[in-house]
Order: sequence, then structure tokens, then C-alpha cells
Amino acid sequence: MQSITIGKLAKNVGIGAGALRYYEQLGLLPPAQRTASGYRVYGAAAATRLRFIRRAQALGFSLEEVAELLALSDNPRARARDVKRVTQAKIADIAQRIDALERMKQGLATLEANCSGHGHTGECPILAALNQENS
Amino acid sequence: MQSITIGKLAKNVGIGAGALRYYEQLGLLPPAQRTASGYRVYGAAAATRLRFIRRAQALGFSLEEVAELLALSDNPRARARDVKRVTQAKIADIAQRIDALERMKQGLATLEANCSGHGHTGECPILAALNQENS
DNA sequence: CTTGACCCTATACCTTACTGTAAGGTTTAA
DNA sequence: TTAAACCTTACAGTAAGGTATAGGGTCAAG
Repeated sequence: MQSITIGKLAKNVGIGAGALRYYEQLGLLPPAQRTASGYRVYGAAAATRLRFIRRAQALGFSLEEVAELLALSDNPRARARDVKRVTQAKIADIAQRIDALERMKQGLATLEANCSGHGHTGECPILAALNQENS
Repeated sequence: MQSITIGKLAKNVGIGAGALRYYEQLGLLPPAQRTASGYRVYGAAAATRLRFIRRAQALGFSLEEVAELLALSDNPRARARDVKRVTQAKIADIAQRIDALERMKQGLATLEANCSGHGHTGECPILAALNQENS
């Protein structure tokens, strides 16, 4: 089995070596084996695990949630249902954030549509709306 | 003119007193007048300005962007066009964030749809996808 | 005249996901 | 053999928007 140092692994997966130490500290990666002089040494499994982490992050999972997914993945007695539950919760969370952003965007678009873009800010309907007492 | 202390103003607008000092430090609020003993004293304008800040925040503006809007609002020579520009930039920014979240949600929904929710995690298609080498 | 509720400043801490730095040990290429 | 290029730990710093705390002064009620 070929084993590599932290810098090479980091380069392979496109991440900083510091991030790997950080993941180990958080428990996302198991403590690496060490050489006699204390260098971390990684096998092929580490790169696979790191790519899992990066893909899950790209899907919007926080590192804490990634840790939960990894724990389920590591446990052969864990249930597919649990993974599905975490995924569904994340979908709901993302949907909520989308809704909130849509509302913001709608509110801004309404203000923007009323603004001619001419004249001084004294007649600006956007600022007028922000200054309105109702809310 | 009735003037109130920081705690009452904070309560009126539903915000912490510490946040008000923080806003003053950032320049969002002008330095408050002080009593002989050093207490901050606020008039009616402060509450108006704070509500402006809170509404703008609720629309997704960062405090830095709020500061920009307030500077435009404060300057009688500023142009409505500039306010419109800031608003349009924010709309574009929010639209981008929505798109990114939509892509995440779609990715997760696809994974979730393939998962029966039965059995052990060894057969879980969500974990399998996260472990896939392509990406 | 004392107690409690305020207020002041300055500093530290919180979250998340890292990056950067210091001070030092190791390994590799010339 | 020596210099570059690694590696180690521990700690500090980043963004953003605050909150919490320490240590002190002030104000109103009883």
C-alpha cells in the first residue's frame, strides 16, 4: 500500500494541509498513523474520505453534519433511514433559506421598480421605504 | 425634545444596548450626545435611523452596505441613481445565492429520491454517491 | 444612605471553516 | 554538508455581527 505525507494528500484532493489537521482535530479524519519522526502518513482510504467530505460540503452540509454522515457511513449497523433523515432535514433547511432570500429579493425588486434613478436622494423611494415607520 | 438613554432606545427598537454601541463604533450611528456623567442620550432621530438599519438588514444588506445606504441618505447631494445601483447589485447577489442553494437542493433531492430508507448504510445510495470517485 | 438598576470602557468570547505564523525538527537534492 | 522543502505543535487571526464579562461610576426609590 502506497502511503503519502500530508502535503501530498492535501495537494491530491485540492485542500490545504492545515485543513487536514483541522479535520483530524474535529474527528472527521481518524488520527493518522505516524512515522518514527512523527510525520503523518496516509493510505488510499484517507483520500476517499476527504473527497466524501468535500462533496458533502458542496451539497451544503456543514462540517458537523458531514461528521454525522461519516459516523453513519462508518457504522455497519446504522440505518439507511438515518441518512435519509439527515438529507431530508438538510433539504428542508436549504428550502427555508431559499424562501427567506426570495422574500428579500422580492422586497428589493419592488423598491427598485419604483425608483426612477433620477434626482437627488430626497425623492428616492427606496430610502423613503426604509425610513417608513411601519414595519 | 424627549431624550432617552441607551437601554430604553435599545428596548424600543428591539435590539441590545451593546449593538447600539457597536453601530456607533462602526459609524452607522453618529456619536451620541452625552450627559455630564457620560451617559449617551438619544433623540427621536436615533430610533428612526435604527429602524432603517434593521429594515435594510432584513432585506439582506450587510452592515457595510447599510452604511453605504445611510451615507447616501445623509448626503443631500447624492443621487437616487446610486441608491438604485446598490439595490440592483444586492438583488443580483441574492439571486446568485438563491441559484447556488437551488443547485444544492436539487442535488440532495436527487440523492434522497433514490433512497428507499430501508436496510443498512452499506446499501445507502446517498452515501454511495458521496463516495463515488467521479466529481 | 443604601440597594438595585442603570450606565461607562475595554476586553474577551461566540460561530464556522479554515489560514497564517512562530519556533523548531526532518528529509531530500545538489 | 548544507540549503531547500518538507513536517511538527501551538497559538493567533480572519469574516460578520454581535454578546458577555470585568471593574467601575451613576441615578432613583425607599
